[in-house]
Amino acid sequence: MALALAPESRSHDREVAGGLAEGNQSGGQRRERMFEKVVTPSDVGKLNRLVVPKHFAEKYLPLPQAARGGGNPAGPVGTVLSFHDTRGHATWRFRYSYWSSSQSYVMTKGWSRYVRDKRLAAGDTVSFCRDGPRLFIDCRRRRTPPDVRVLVPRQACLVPQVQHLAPRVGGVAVVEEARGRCLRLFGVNLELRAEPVLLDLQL
Amino acid sequence: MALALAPESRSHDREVAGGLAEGNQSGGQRRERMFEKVVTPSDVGKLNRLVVPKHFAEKYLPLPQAARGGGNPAGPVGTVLSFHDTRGHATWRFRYSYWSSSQSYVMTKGWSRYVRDKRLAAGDTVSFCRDGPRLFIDCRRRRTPPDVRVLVPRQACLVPQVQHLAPRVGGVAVVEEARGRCLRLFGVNLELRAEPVLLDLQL
DNA sequence: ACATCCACCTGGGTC
DNA sequence: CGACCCAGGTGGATG
Repeated sequence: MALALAPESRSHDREVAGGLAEGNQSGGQRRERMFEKVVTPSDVGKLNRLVVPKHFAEKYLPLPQAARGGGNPAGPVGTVLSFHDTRGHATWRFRYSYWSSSQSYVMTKGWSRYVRDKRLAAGDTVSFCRDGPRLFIDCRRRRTPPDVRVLVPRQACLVPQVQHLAPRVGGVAVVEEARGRCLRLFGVNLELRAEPVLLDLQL
Repeated sequence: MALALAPESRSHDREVAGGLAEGNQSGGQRRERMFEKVVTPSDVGKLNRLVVPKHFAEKYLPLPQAARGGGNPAGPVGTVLSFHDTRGHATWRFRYSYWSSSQSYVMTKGWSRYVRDKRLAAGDTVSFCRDGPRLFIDCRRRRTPPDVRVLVPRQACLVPQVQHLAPRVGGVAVVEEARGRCLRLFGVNLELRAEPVLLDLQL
């Protein structure tokens, strides 16, 4: 059963020359591509946020509201952005904020729902387009399996003491989290190369 | 090395029939028990707050001030409650608030000091009483070690494949979190029965 | 620098 | 299965 370590390399985002999309849209306007990002394990994991590369954020997205003082004592900071789904009719609303602690632009509230509904996994690509004032979002699956490959330590999965740590643990206690094609095992994020792996793991 | 499974069952809080405490107090009035809670790891951890089960909060505690408008534009919401220490002469003041986002009642400011001073650990019980208008707080250690006992699967800790899944894994990767008497191992929350266990685990 | 506090957020479990 | 709790989180403000 082959797994692969989640790659952590950079350059997962790229800008697309501002040309036309494949066809004109119902609005009759030209849909301009803005940017894409190959999502990281964190982007699709428990952090429930998408980090927008700073240069894209500052080039294409409105400056998120940050001021809390004055007339905005309550209420979360940030801006809500609405994106049309390129392939459907849904509208995705994400809170868009600047996190000064990490100096980064992030989509927060609403993002995890998109990840779940689209079954986004690390390595997939999310792309953002614009058609005049309208914003669009789309995503696609990764093309190739990850580079690094390891074997799941089968013994570890089967250590009998682990199995009766708790009844609900059973044979899957070591699998702490499984979402999409990602799997957390012994504190290490893994990506599945193929679906049948799930069966091997007795999930 | 004996560990014990952290119980995951509900009913960690319980109401005590509104009878007398063991003896009359200095005030001469009858001390009425209100409710107890077996504190969770979060209640004694870094979140610095105690979640008060909603049904108890609404039955026994005053409605925390939530209105922010008017003369209180920016300050924190909530009410300060003062509790007499059943065993001592101290008075514990906690900010008591309602968090609308999570629909929950919480003790915040001041709570972490109580946890530290009393050395509260997950599984201990904190109890709240009332004597007329006076509020009292007390706590006690968990009585028994948890029912289920297991040996830490030593093999599992040493499975060599696990060790070089990632360099930072080493011998302790399987211990994902350790705080106080709580430990997370293989996705299972464990509570330590004794301190020396930490050494055995090579933490 | 650091711990604490504050309001907001979400997933899992339960009813 | 929808609604609701609540345990476990977050970034940011504060002192």
